[in-house]
Amino acid sequence: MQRATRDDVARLAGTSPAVVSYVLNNGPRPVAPATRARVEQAIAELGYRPNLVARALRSTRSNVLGLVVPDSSEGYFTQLTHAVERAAFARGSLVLLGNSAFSREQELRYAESLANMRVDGLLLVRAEIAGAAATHSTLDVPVVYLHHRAPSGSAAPSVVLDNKAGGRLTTEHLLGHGYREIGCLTGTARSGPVADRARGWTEAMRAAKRSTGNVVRTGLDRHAARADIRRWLQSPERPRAIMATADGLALDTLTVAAELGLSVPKDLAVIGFGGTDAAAHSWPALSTAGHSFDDFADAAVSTLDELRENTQPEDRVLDVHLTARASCGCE
Amino acid sequence: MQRATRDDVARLAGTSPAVVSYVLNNGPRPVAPATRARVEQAIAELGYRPNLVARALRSTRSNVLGLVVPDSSEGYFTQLTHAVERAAFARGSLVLLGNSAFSREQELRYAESLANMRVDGLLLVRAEIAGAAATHSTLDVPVVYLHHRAPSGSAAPSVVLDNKAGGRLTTEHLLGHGYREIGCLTGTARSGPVADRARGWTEAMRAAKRSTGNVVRTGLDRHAARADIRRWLQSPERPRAIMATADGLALDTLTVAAELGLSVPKDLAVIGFGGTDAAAHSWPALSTAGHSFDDFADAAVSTLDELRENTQPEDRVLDVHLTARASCGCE
DNA sequence: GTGAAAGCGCTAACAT
DNA sequence: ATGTTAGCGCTTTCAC
Repeated sequence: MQRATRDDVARLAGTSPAVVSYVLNNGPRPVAPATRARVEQAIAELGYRPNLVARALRSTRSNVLGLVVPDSSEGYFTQLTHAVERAAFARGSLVLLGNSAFSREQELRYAESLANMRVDGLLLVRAEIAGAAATHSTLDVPVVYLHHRAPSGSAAPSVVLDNKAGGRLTTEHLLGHGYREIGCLTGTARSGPVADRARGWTEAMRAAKRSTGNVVRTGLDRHAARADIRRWLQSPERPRAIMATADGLALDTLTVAAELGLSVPKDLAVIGFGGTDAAAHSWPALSTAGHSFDDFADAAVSTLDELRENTQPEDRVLDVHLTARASCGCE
Repeated sequence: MQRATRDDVARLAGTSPAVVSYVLNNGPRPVAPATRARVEQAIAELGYRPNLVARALRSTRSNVLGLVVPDSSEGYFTQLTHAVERAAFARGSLVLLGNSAFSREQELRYAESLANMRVDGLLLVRAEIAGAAATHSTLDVPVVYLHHRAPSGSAAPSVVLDNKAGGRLTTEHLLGHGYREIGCLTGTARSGPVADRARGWTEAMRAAKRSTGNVVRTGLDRHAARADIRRWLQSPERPRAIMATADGLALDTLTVAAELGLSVPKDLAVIGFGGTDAAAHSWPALSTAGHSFDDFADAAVSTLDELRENTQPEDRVLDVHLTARASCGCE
């Protein structure tokens, strides 16, 4: 049996298709109560459900948002994805998900597919990799950058954390514990959120007249990252405390420390960045700086809304809070 | 400036709109090389990109799949979601994601929205909760159940792990290490994948003439789960080894053990289930049973394809492999 | 308050 | 090999 269409409903209700629309959308024209009742009756009887594809074609709203992240299975992106999906659904939209796999090319491929799908907007979490930052200006779709600022040359708004201030915050917290040798564990990208956090560390260390020489940079491969951390922790350069620019790095540090028989925070204090759930569930529990993911996602979706309404939205910079747990020496 | 449509392309190429379609879709009619070149030239010149919404309305294929999981930020579902998205994209489809938040009602709400969006198919990971299992038969969309078998009364195919065999496998592995008192840490649901794994434990224990009395059941709240585990590990009933029916539970056990100063595997051996990445990165590394997520996702997407082609597909039961690491006493 | 009709951008059957 | 045309199911303007 075929799915009922709006015409079927109209026929059964003894009215015109237009009226069915008016009832469904509560407008733009009024409908007499009696007619409305008949239409609703017919809808129920037929189990009618509007075809959203047709609606999207006719109107110019699909109630679908596109979200592209580098890797939706990485802790931080996982939670961001989850929060965005929830925030979108709460406002009546569904989310089309894309994984760019940290590749600009793949990022663009997804952005194009999503744009062709006529999503209402694109939420883009750029990969932190080197290489030309393709602006997606030709896409003809509202774009909001998340987590990472918009590439230079793009007029698109962004919603990002106050990463540098956060980097200062976590570093100052370690300083406050009285640690003097504080190392920085960070990524290899020269710019982007992670680099900004490292910059915060540098600033805080400078302000405290401490050396800014003890930095370890590591890439995306988790296995290699652990090897780098292991080498560091076994070397004479092993710091008393580590400010990691992402929770994943901090968690790996915890694991390597356990493996080497180093006690955290007694032998080594560790603080992360991102505010992920995983930080709350490690042993010892990881102190971390971050911003509520739900808030972040709300800001993202509402910035997209503003953009659609042509009020050129401001870039949003979310302040970063510290959640102090055992790993830094608190508790 | 407005987006170019197919008619614009046709006009510029000096041909009819149909030919543009033929070029775009490589059929169903042949196009002369010269004409094709002109069309392609026009497409490039205008930066034309087909409107997939219109295409979806006209044909009856949207190239969009719906995926509903209980919580896309939980380790296992995170990886399944990631794998499904990749598998779908590899076959030219995008994925609309939904989080049912372990609620039947929400599950249904998503399934309906997705069906109204005319997705090509629905991949449903049912929540393991009590309550009437709403069949989605009225949805008029191909449905494949993942992870959890189809609810009774539904004719939809499913792709699931061989959970009971897997439960036997992990338990037998612990038995093979020589542990005699092996406890089972599992969820509260009476049926479903997790319950089946526990059943495998029971079978293996019976076969080995061991007591099947040492079982702890815990719910979805992670904090409460930890409290339950803590109580267990501090009680006289503390087993020598624990077979956990999900990696999350096993990981929590590792954390509680560390917290209590219990050494794994010396004081307590632990084995998980799910084959998640997190298991590879804990300390000690967690032994776990599972099946490749990529494989799982491929099976899911191809089962959906078969369903669309009306060849009523078989239920697929994926065999479960053991990845032995340090937590059970291997290495 | 309701109906008729145009058209969103596309596919594909039917013409030529 | 290419052009013409009828819809897919809907929203909304315009007439009544």
